[in-house]
Amino acid sequence: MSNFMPSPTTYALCDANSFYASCEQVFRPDLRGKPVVVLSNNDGCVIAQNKEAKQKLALWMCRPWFEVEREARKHGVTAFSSNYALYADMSNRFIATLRQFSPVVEVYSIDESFLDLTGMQGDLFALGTSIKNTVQQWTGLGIGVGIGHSKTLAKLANHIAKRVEGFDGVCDLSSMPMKQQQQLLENLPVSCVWGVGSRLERKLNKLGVHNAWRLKQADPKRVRDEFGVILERTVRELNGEAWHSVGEDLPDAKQIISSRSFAKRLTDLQELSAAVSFHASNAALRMRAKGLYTSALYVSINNGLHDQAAFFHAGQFLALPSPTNCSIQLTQAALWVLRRIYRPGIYYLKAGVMLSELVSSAGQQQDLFGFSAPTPKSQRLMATLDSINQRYKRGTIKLAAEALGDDWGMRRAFLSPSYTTEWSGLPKAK
DNA sequence: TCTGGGGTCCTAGGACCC
DNA sequence: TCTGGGGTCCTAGGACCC
Repeated sequence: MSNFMPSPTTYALCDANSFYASCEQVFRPDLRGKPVVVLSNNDGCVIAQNKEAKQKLALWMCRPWFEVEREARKHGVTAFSSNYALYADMSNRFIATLRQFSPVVEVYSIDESFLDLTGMQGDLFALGTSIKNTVQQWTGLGIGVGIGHSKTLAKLANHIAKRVEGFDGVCDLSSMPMKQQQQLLENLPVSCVWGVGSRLERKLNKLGVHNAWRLKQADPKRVRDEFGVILERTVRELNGEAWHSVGEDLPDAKQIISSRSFAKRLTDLQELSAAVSFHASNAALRMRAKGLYTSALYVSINNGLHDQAAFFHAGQFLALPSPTNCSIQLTQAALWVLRRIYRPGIYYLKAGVMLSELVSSAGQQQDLFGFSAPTPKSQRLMATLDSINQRYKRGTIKLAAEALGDDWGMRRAFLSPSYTTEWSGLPKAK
């Protein structure tokens, strides 16, 4: 509890409306005003819906696509497989636009960023409106802007901006009279507050706390005793104390996971090896992008939770003798673990690799078993591999182990072209 | 018969977020 | 047939140490 910042702060939260669906629509003007959904990896579940789709299919978020597809087609819904290359690129444009408005932008997720507006003079509501309009003009994305004295309040303001009648995508709680705030917050279920999920909502309801205003009025010390320090901080943040600051230099990641379900079941060790190799390389690539090294790796394989056969899960940690960022070493280590946990006769659905105990520099010691810290030579090799894959396309160069089976890849039946990241995907002029 | 008390590390599980 | 993937933080309890 040492990081409470006593000086008055003002933060804005900007997030894109139905981000994935909007990205798809930006390049398909013919779909404007029509229902669009985006599916998870493997075309498994609905993970994004635009406004029009929400009206027709209100409760379809996270439902398996195979269950709702017929109904969706009947309503003229267009479905897309996830196209993360496109979303990442649109996200970068969005963030670049936000940087015009504040020197401090904290990227919170692919479609959400906090801006530090502390000390800015003038009408913040007007500033919020300007941010919203500029993003619309420069990227084609619709966004909501919420402003408040803490991150929790900025989040809540954002919720109001997007969902409460009378707000057109911008809400500034920092300058709103308390009377009006009370009216607004009394009409928001307590689960609208950042940090209050379904479990906490149920517990709070039992104690008579049903709306956001009531939670704001709660005694922080009692909340701490009953619920712990996290909710106590939330209550304080609702009252304008900034316990979480907005900053660019986030602490390093603590773990990196790459895992995914297969398009079809695998039983064969060789095919599983291809998948595990991919995840080891993929996780290592993302780790190098953050400038980190790992000294522990975890490999897991499992069949499905919904299977007739009993749920099978196997996973094992391997402590590495010294921190590394080398794809080759990590892939070898991952395959070594895989061979130990693999059991024949199981219809595997998913595999994953987790890198944990991340550190910011390579180890020095050489160990006895031939596993050495990265050499300058291996560092150059990794840098070359990354730059080629970045320049051309991910997966242009990969380790041989990945190529031994290619049956495990994702189903992506409704993939849009990569409009912004590949020449072949550029929209054609009419 | 008496059965301390403080500290650390690790793990599992719970809750939340996008 | 088909049910996402990737993270964080906190707490409690056990093992172990002095």
